[in-house]
Amino acid sequence: MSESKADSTTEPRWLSAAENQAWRALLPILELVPAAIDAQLKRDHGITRFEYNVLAMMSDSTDNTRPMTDLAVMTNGSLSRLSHAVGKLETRGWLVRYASGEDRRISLISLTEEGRAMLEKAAPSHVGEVRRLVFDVIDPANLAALTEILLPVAARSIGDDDAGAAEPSRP
Amino acid sequence: MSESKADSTTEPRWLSAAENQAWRALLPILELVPAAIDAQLKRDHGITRFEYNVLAMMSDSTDNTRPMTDLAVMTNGSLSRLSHAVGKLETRGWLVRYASGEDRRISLISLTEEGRAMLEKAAPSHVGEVRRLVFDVIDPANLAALTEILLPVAARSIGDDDAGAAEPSRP
DNA sequence: CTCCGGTAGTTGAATGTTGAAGTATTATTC
DNA sequence: GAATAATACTTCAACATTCAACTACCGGAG
Repeated sequence: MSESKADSTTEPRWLSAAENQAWRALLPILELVPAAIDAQLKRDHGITRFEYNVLAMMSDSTDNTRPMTDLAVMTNGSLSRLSHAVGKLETRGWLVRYASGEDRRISLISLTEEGRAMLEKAAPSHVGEVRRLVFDVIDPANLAALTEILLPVAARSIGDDDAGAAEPSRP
Repeated sequence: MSESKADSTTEPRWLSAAENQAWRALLPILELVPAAIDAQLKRDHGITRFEYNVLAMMSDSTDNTRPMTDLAVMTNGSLSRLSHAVGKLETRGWLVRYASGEDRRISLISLTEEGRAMLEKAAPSHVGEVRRLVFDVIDPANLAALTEILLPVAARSIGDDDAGAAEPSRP
């Protein structure tokens, strides 16, 4: 990894003043909002934000049943991370895991009644924390604009993004 | 503007439709942008995003020297997290740690030449990743609006926010 | 001066996350 | 129809983070 000077073609391209200001606002949010949500969920309900999202995504599916890979996409987590989390949630009785009959590689996850009850118990305080951290300090008139601005960023991070396809694809 | 008169009965105060849309955009960003930045820094330079920010904050100080507590505030991290991180950065030779003469409880951190070199080596690709993830997909005309909307959220998470100080403690 | 509370930071155990390697099953190619 | 590749996870070891002690030091009260 040797680099000494800016390449004429791949120069560093520092952030503009406006970008810098935006980044200085976004950086603490990226650091602290997840941390605060995690702390609240762990303190009040003994689960992580990721585990909460797993339960929430499960309860969103109509039949309460999803393959691991679907869940991984829905929760924006790696399969490994999800596998660990599901293992823990299963021992707590909130999820069950069983092999699909059609394709035995597939682990189907199902939300139990206890899991749904847990989610419904945790949801109000979680929403309260999200509201306290985020929506209490955003003027409702700005919500649509914020969403418009953030959606492409979300799409880019997720990777289902046209410009992202400009990156060399793996053969 | 913000009032939480909601009685302690089952009054969850769900998110409005507009809030829900904003949250659905923000949630993957909170999950994936830090993860992507972490992955890039670790892959290309063997450091975490937090360690990068420690080095960056150190290089911002004019005399390259800061007490732990200052650094913790600047990096939005706990003292414990910072202590572990500084320990690692010190063994790599990028920081040094020494007791203050005036108050021996205080650990003063100083950025070494190697530390500065490391930061300067890592900075371009880090900025590149930030640009790729965030600023490449934001219309520059929207940057000021985004900053305006996000600044109060950042202030609330950091806690230097008057309404945040009125938080009731739950037994 | 001595005790005592508060401050600054460190340490250690427990837990969560990651990335690589491993297992089991299915699909494809020859 | 065997060999090979690809898929869908699971597991393991290394590492990061948290929370709760714990140490060291300072400032004041008596």
